Amino acid sequence: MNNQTTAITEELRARGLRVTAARRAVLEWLVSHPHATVEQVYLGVLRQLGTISRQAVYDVLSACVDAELVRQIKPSGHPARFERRTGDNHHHLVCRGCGRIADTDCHTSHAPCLSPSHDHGFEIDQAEVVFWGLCAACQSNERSGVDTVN
Amino acid sequence: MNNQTTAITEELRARGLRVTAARRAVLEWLVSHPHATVEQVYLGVLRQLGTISRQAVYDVLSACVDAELVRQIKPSGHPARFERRTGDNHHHLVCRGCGRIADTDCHTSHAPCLSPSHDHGFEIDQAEVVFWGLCAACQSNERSGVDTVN
DNA sequence: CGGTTTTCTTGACTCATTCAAGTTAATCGC
DNA sequence: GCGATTAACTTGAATGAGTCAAGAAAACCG
Repeated sequence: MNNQTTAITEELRARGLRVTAARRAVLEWLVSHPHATVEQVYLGVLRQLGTISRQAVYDVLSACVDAELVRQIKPSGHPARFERRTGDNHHHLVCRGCGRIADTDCHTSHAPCLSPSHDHGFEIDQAEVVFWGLCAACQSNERSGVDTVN
Repeated sequence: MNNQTTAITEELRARGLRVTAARRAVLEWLVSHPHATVEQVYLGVLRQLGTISRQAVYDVLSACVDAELVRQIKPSGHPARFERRTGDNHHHLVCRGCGRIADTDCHTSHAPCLSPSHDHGFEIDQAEVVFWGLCAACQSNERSGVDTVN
């Protein structure tokens, strides 16, 4: 068991989650593949472990999101994407064409816009900033009329 | 034809869209029902017109979104919602429980956070801010263990 | 090691949304 | 106003991400 695997094991234990092969593989895989979809995680872990069900990936990711080990991003009209939670408060660029996601740092450390004046009785737990646009690949494909699959 | 209906007719013409009963009814209905789902629009317009298909509502809304007469909001895990485009740059509070949406104004007129430093080759056209939380109704229902349908 | 509880597997199901083919109705030129 | 053209609408089937449910497997605790 290498260092990273040990660290992941500890993280799981610290949140009271059982340590399973599926969980270790999913978390380890996410480190090298940020913003992955369920399908991508499934295929990646399948190749590594040899066997896992799609449902298990859903379960693992859902448990890890609840335990705040993983952050879930759900861009409109595209399947959800997942990334290891790093604690830094970065935002996301989402491509309207292929759903690809890129990280972007906040210009200002403290974002004044992120505390709404009127909360309408809402109990707010998260502010989310998403920048929409077209990634480089989709820009050129749009010109040539080709569709992109990410 | 009242003033509002006339205004809607002009707006449609101005964007090169044909003026149909369905489009007028959908747009008119949205004025009094912001953040409506497709289903809600469908039922509302059905009651008013007597006949319309769900698909027509999808088509009308999609055409109006393209023509920038309507703004579409797609909260994760909830059906899309629609509102007349007013030009003001307000943001949305979304309830995790029932998907209900409330408007909130930006604290600052100019949002420094909304121009990402590094664009990774993306051509950015929109910045979106969403506040996630629980609305008043879902807060009390969560305490009493009841589910809410909005 | 055995019991308990969580997690994983399999497969069916949901539901918003999209697709496709054919019909209807706005708009344009006459 | 009236037919031709083209955009919209109707109907019904299909898609696909995600969820649910029941039973099997495997972590963890003592």
